[in-house]
Amino acid sequence: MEEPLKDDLIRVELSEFLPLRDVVFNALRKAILTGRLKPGERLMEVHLGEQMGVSRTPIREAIRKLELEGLVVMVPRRGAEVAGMTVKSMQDVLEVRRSLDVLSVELACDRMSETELERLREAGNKFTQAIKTGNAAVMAEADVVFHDIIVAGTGNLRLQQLLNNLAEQIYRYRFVYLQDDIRHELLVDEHEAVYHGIRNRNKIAAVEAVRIHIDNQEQSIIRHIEAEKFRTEE
Amino acid sequence: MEEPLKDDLIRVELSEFLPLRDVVFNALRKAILTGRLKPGERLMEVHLGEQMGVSRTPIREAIRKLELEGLVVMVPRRGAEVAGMTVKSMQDVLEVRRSLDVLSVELACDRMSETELERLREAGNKFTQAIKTGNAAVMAEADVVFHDIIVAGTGNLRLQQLLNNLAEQIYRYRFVYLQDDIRHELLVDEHEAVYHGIRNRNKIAAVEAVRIHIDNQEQSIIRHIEAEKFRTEE
DNA sequence: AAACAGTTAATTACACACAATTAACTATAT
DNA sequence: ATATAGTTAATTGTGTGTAATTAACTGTTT
Repeated sequence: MEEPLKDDLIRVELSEFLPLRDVVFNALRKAILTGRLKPGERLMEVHLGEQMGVSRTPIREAIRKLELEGLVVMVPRRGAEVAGMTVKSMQDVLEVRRSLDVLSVELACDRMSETELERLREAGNKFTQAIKTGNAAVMAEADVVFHDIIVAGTGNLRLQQLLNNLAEQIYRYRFVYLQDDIRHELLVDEHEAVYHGIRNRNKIAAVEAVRIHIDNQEQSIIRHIEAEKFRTEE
Repeated sequence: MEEPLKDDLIRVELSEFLPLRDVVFNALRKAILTGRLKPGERLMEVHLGEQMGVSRTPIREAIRKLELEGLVVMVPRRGAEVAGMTVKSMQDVLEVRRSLDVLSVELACDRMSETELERLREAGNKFTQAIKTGNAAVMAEADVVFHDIIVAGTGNLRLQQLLNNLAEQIYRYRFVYLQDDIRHELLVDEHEAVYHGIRNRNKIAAVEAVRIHIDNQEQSIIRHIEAEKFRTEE
């Protein structure tokens, strides 16, 4: 008898050739970051297992990893639920991320090769084009590529790992702030400033540009969260 | 028939009232950080299960968390092994940690209350006394307390979580650098400088003191790793 | 009517079993 | 003698079963 896959809230990407636990891990993480699984929602093993067509074991192991990433919280003997999103926790994340982003552009100024700088320039151009499309998904993707090149340019694997994780936490809010039209033009300018700072290996300028970039993101996200709060408060 | 518990390399602390997976997680983490489990050593599920008297399930879940923490690496279809310790990876960790320690001291300057500052002063005094004992374990503990007070003073939970994790990575090297006798007097001075910087809410001075502190640690650890390399190279 | 106790349903925590894959060892052929 | 193929042992990956604990609901008593 065919399982009719009741709802495809959580789609299993079978294209990947990974252990099931990692497939589940990626699927659940994505569902949380994009908001398909909402804060406070319980993650029940049998239910998720039926939905994704796997047994409870890979589900449990995936939840262990989400637990350490801070995306779910464990209630003893009740299981996992999606961690909440508050202004405070977002500010905490951004406070750390700002510091590590500053570190990464400093290191990038010192260490990026000419070919890496060239790739960064191209990524900057692509981001400018992406902004013109007005499509939030395209913009988000181009933004990620731009920042990934910088972080990779530091040559510090641990920094890459941590910043990827922190950036992901922010993605939970990003789908929101990228719709802030008035920010689009500014975003292009900010990226330009970061690029030129690194290009000229001018740490002071590059750091300042990154600081402004993150600060603006923070303000934009806070504005949207507050607005969201008004909408959902009864 | 009684299992005679072949070797107690990994002792299960049954005092704690935690899920078995967390007991296992803590036990394995401690074993890795203190060097009882050596880099490259394989973590085999049945073997560990027999040793600790639990089934494979809690072992597996603990390994998932160690995996995300970076203490073990997964080899597909071969299982987990203890992650290596190289000068490069240690420098990567310290590069990040330096940046976050600077951040935490800056935030502490702004946010620590008078009572917290008082507790920091006491912790500083205790550290000075600990140094006089010459006992590495006592010193390490006092050092942790001192730094924990500063990090707690930032009020940033995410920062606390990350710095705890990074500090733990360094503990793998710490058992080594704390035996560096000539550093002991300097350590006291360095802590004093950090304390006074925060006490006077003087960010510039506090940050400079922390930078020096971390840089010295890094040099000390590198010296010892290089020395270790000579010893074990045949 | 409200509160408390008892019972039931649901869910995790843990253990165990089986299948699949890898690695090592042996035997045979060139 | 060496290389290759076949076989076996060992270990992970995944699925399932069982006990224990929690939460909710119902019935009874004050």
